Amino acid sequence: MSLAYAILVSLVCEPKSGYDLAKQFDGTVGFFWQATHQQIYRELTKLEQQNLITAEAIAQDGRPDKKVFSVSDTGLAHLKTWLLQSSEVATLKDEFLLKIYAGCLIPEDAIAKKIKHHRQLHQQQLEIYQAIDRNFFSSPQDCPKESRFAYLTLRRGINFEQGWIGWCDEALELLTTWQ
Amino acid sequence: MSLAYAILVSLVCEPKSGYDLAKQFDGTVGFFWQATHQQIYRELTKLEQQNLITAEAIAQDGRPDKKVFSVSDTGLAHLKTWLLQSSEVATLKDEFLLKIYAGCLIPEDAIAKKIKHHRQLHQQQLEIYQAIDRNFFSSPQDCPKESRFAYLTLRRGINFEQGWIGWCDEALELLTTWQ
DNA sequence: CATTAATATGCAACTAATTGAATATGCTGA
DNA sequence: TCAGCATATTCAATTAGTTGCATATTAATG
Repeated sequence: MSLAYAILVSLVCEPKSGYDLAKQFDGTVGFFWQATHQQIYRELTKLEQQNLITAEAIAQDGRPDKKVFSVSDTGLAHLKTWLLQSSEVATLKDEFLLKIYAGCLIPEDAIAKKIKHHRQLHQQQLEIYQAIDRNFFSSPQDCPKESRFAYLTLRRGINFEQGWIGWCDEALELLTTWQ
Repeated sequence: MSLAYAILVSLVCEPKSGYDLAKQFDGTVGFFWQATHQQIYRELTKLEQQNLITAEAIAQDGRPDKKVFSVSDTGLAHLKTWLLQSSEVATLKDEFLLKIYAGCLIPEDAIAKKIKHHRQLHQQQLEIYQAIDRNFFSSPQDCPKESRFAYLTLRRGINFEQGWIGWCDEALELLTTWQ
């Protein structure tokens, strides 16, 4: 259901092709939503049938043709209605935490190694977000109106990664005190 | 795929019925994994067919009979192999953040209201976790061996909710400075 | 005594997501 | 020039997840 809205949100910011959408879902928007290109193309077909988006074939030189999709008036109204509805707290499915929970079944140093590896992954992601923060949003006060909300989600990305890093440090320390 | 492992993890801690599993996926384990009872019963049938778990019918008085499942030796070996494999960072699908990203399409006070509501939900969840923390884990040093890893995931729960609350406060402040 | 709630399990239909291809164009570097 | 990569889209098959219903037992509530 929400994939449709995620696509509408991205298209309302800027009309784009399925291919471009797939790339975006792999980058910025990918922090809070992901989809494979197959999912995206299928959903685009559905959205076009419902007249929530319109397609325009664009001939490109040097590249295959592409179909650029834009949100229709009906689509925008539909999206705004959804935006005003309240949303639940997202559930998470985290294989890593599931493995930690079952930690007693494997050697303690294997767990510590797992946590250290995880810390590294989050550290890397944090650095990516911080680089965007530095490059695009030097001072939050001067943040241009059109990117304010993207900035808020970026801040959540940074907050999220810092939270993980903090937990990893706490967990590693607890493991040594327990030894 | 991982639902099977989530079930194995819960059953290896203590054999239980599908109904009990469903309740657990709604509580403790629910922080990092959820499943409906239909999903669970279907998966249990599959796991039994693969001989990873065994069933035993238990007659109860005052209640309908139940089928208690235990992890078999094959199942345990299977689980341990999986536990030692490295896991990716979990992806998240967060409708709330998607709506924040599209914040420019709705009035600013609607956004602030949304964030305040979200803060409240995370505050409530934090209090639930903190109550468990106080009741079951008075001093982390004395944490009994068998609940150490559950404690680590609880700490992540607390860390997660505190992260959200911090972000909500930051976001609300930014919204006022931008006004 | 009837109703509601909790326990306990299951089927069927549907929707969503994943996996693995296949197809076609054109650029770039070895 | 040929391989490999980036662009751009689509099909088919399978697996996972959701929704709605159905059933049965017993405890508690009014």
